[in-house]
Amino acid sequence: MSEGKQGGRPRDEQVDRAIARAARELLAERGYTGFTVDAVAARAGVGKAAIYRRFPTKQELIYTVAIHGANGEPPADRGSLAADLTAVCRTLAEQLAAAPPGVYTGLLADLYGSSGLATRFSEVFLARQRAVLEEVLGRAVARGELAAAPDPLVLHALVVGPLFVWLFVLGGAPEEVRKLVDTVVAGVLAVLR
Amino acid sequence: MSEGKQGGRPRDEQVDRAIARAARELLAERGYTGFTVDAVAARAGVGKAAIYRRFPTKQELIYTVAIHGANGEPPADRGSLAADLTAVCRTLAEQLAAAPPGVYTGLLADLYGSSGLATRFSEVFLARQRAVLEEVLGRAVARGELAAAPDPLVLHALVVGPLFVWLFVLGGAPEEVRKLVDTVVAGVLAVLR
Amino acid sequence: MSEGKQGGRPRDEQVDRAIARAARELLAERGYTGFTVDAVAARAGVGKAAIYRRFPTKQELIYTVAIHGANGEPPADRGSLAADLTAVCRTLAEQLAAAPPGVYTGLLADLYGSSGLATRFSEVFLARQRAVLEEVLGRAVARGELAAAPDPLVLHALVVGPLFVWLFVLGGAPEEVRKLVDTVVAGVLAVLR
Amino acid sequence: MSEGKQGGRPRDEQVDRAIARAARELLAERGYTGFTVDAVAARAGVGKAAIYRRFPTKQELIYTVAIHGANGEPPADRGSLAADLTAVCRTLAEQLAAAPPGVYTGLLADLYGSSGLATRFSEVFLARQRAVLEEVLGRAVARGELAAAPDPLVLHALVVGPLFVWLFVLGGAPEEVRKLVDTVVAGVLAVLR
DNA sequence: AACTAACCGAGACGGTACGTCACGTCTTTCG
DNA sequence: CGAAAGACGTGACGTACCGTCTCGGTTAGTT
Repeated sequence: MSEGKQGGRPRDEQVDRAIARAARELLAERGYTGFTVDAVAARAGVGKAAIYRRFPTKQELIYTVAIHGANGEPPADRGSLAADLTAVCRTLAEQLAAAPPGVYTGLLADLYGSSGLATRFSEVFLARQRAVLEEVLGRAVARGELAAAPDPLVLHALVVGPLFVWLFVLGGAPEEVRKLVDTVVAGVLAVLR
Repeated sequence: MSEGKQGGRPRDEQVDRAIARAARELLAERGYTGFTVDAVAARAGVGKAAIYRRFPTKQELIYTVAIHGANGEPPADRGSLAADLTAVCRTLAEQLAAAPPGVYTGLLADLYGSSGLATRFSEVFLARQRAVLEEVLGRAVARGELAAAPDPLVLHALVVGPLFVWLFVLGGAPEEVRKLVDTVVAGVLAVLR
Repeated sequence: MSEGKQGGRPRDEQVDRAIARAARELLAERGYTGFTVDAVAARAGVGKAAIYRRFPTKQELIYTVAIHGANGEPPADRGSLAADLTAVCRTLAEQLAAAPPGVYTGLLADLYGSSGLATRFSEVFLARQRAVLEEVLGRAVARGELAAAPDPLVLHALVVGPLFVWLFVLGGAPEEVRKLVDTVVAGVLAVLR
Repeated sequence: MSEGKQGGRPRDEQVDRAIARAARELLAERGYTGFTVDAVAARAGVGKAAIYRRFPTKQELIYTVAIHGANGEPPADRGSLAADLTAVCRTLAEQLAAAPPGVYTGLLADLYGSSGLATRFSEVFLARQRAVLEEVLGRAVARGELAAAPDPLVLHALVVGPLFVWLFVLGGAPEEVRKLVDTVVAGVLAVLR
């Protein structure tokens, strides 16, 4: 519909892939701080312009390649709110832990002031997480486990907050995240009652 | 003792204040990302060397002027774990909300790789928070409210995580933090039982 | 003959004209330095490829559209060397002054290293000027005004040099070129004697 | 007088020299077109900022280091206008020929549009040449060789024009510039009479 | 009263990344 | 095959900020 005329040479998907691949590698090797657009261009065998044609900013590039999945598929119904919530939390924790070090914190820091990426982050990444939580909550209401679904924003904070700070602020061991997840779920369930 | 010979002109405390003041203003005006040492020097009417004589890096400067208090005094005993915990959480939330926007997230991002500030942050700022938590937990054990104090790291994550993401990630309204605090405390108490 | 198979769609002459027109306009508006091929394509409503199909480089395009005439027709015999030389010089001066500002100097600068255009410039543009000079010199010899024709290269320098620097280096007023021409001719005649 | 406060670390003259030296070398090695500020910085062992602190633009740098002398000292009085003029022309020709290839033409091309450098070029480089010519003319008037000094701008064009185009446009042999100088001087003298 | 050491504002230093721009080529779709 | 559109690799541009260093000059405490 409102796509406008097409025309012109289409973007080369091989270039897309080369950029994404190089960016991911460099993010893993050098971390958020040491990440350079020039280095991405060099490793991808690509001009810088090809990168900036796709991503208005270095941060958008990182966001796109590193927070790739943000899958948002709600988990299969496991029959109880406790089980569903545990599954969601584990997926979330894995997603957070999967990114190269410093990516989430770096991105979060660069979000202030760059309204463009900030809204995309909120409206895509976070909104999708919240949607999953609402789905799980809806199932519980349908089952009769809950009288009414609570404020999803509060629930969101209760769920991702501990995971986030455990991994990125407090330096908690990634192996023990599962234990933390159990505790988080227990607390949340108690509050929802 | 191991102060070395003194000699020479002492530091001008007016310079200390001018730097702190200028830094705080600029942090508030431009946020963490737009904050530059040159701008601080210019606004404070001070040479850059005077700043770097006091702070080894830009991050240390920001940490010092913006996370000032980090006081760490445990609250007065309010007679119950619930009341103590609520008081601690409220103080914590106020402290987080008091800093100019982007300071905590920016600092957190710059912590990766700069071992110096990272350890100071962990060993002073976070350790102090944890000590406060352990104190109120100890009181609860003494009172007989709890059989044994739980893992303080987990508790720390459960308490500070939701507040952090509410304020800095999810964009929750600062006015509603008190409501969130109540929920957090309720959840934590349920888990500790 | 050596044209090769023709075949296929013939070049659209309307495109030729659109390119030439856009190029001339942009040269006049932005000068040699600010002149870009993309801008020509955009203004002409033409693809860049259509331009590069016609001109191997930006310089060739400029050369072709801006130094168009370079006609090289020797002037009608005016009966004396002085009159012939004056006519030649005036034509030359008009030609130099006709190009948008910066074209001659810009082209001259880009000639270093680009052997292709450099030889074409020498062998077409300059050689043609020199041929005209040799023609009027030949007439003078035939008339008995001169014993022998002098070195044409030296004469070329004596004639075109002052005009060039007057217009493009010294910033002399274009209206006063005629006065300069008279002086140049007088000097040249004196030397040839 | 109106020098303003000094303050601050003074420019390091060694850096001045390193930049000038590197720039001259690179100009000689790669010519005007291949000349890069980054390369100058790299070879001089200097940051780019140090260069841009001294020269607002690449062209100013080239102008300063390559048209260095522009000495402007009028030659010793040789007793006659012919001898003085010959000396001036030879000096001029040597100066033009001394610069690395493409410098004069490149600079000339870049002068259009950059009013800053353009006026400096006119008011320093060209004005100085013209002053020398006026000095020589003044001597001739004082000697009684000339009734009145002619328009210096015209004389300037007559003198420098042929040399310029001989060297940079027509591709005349530099060895034969002396012969050209003699012819130029003869023509000019004839005109001045 | 002189000396000395550390301070002060100012600002230059080497380094490094940024995002933009133009070149001339290549690759689409359409006529 | 020509044409419009526009992406491609290359490579320079000039700007910004970092943390350090160097000026000339000031301000204590120590001789």
